[in-house]
Amino acid sequence: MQHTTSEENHLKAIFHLAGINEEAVFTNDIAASMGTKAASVTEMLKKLADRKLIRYKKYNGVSLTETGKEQALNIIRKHRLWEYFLVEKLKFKWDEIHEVAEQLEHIQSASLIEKLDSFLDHPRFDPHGDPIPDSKGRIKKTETQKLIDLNEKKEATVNLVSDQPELLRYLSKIGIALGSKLKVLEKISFDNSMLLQIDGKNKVQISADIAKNISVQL
Amino acid sequence: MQHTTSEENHLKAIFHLAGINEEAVFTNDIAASMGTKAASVTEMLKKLADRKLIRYKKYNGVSLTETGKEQALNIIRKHRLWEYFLVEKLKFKWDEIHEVAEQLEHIQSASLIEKLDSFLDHPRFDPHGDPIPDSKGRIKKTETQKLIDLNEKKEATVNLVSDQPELLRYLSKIGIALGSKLKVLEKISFDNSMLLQIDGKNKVQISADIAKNISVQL
DNA sequence: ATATATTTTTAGGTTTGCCTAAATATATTT
DNA sequence: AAATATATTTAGGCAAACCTAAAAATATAT
Repeated sequence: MQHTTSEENHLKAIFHLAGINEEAVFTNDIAASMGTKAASVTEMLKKLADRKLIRYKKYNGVSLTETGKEQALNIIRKHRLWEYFLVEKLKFKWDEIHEVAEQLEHIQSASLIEKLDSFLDHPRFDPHGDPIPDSKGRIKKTETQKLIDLNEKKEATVNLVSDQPELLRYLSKIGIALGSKLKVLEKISFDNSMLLQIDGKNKVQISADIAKNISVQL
Repeated sequence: MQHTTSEENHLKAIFHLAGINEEAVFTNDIAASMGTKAASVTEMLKKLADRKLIRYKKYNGVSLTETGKEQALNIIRKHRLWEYFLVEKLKFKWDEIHEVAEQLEHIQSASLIEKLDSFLDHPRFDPHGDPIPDSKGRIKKTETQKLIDLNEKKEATVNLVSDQPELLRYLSKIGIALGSKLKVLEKISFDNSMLLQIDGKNKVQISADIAKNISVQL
């Protein structure tokens, strides 16, 4: 009933790569996202399939079973609750928490996480705006749109940012945070970069790569 | 510069077994305290000696070097800070925290532990009364006496209890906690058991084994 | 449709941390 | 001081989780 850290990390990677449409996930992509090699992933896939946590047919990609998805969501719940704790209680910056949360998410104790949840007053979103699954793995869905898809002249509020330290540091530097109001002044079709105005004040130019990693609410 | 969980656990075990007089520690005792076999310990001792964390001469017992002691104290600091957090913030009972703290103590992040320490307002003692080393590994010493050595008619206050879940559960059951005032009504020389009065109220009989694991302040 | 390229799997190897059993060193008893 | 008992180390194995290199399957391009 207990899983190793490596098993948990593989489940989490598969969950994230599958996306909301729960598409099949491929060996190489898992390896790339975990910084390991395909051969190591194949080995783990066999193990996870034996435990009925994924559906796996050789050369055919994998998908999570119901049980596997539950477990993945539980790990994500732990990760996001710890991130919330680190920022709200310990006063970490939002770009400093990822590594530590990656360790904390593997602590094994059901009562710990429920007590932490109570202590934090059942937060619904982590510091990057990602929803925190409840103890049954249910996630609140919000209608959200990628910044990259926002048209010129439109305004919207940042509600979600990919949890990548480098990105987060960059956004902090240019003044974009959760809750910032962004107005699209210009979209450059040549490279899909965007000229934005932040909270009616500063203007910044951001690349398409950045804009793809920011979600907004109208 | 980073150590594995197993290395850290061995350092901690050696530190605890050495006691305040820092006596030499033996392979079998380490194995017993960790629930492993002597052969595994020998292997680890070689590794720790290579890294200059212990002094090791075959068949001769081991002792921590200055560096080794620092590392051990750092792990103990983390363990005790987390225990304090679990009890004071998350409202765990004092007998429920040991296992979880054993996991949390291995989280690697210097800033995490300093921020946790600030958040908790720099506690000096953990929930069992054990002193929490400061960030330089310094420990406050208190004049303390073992309950077993207390004479008849004497009264004293519990200030330290060994961190063993079974013991803690038992003490909770009979009504002994940190801060309880104990009066020695009778010492039975036959088996060294003691008849105590707790906070001027209930009377209980405790065995020598229990009394050895409780410290008191006059 | 065949050739080429890419992806995935298999085969075999490494390290860490554990094990058992046998060998060796030390301690205790007679 | 031998003999016996106890403690420790050595030798050889195992499982987990990684690796590289080669083989096999699938996808893409000519």
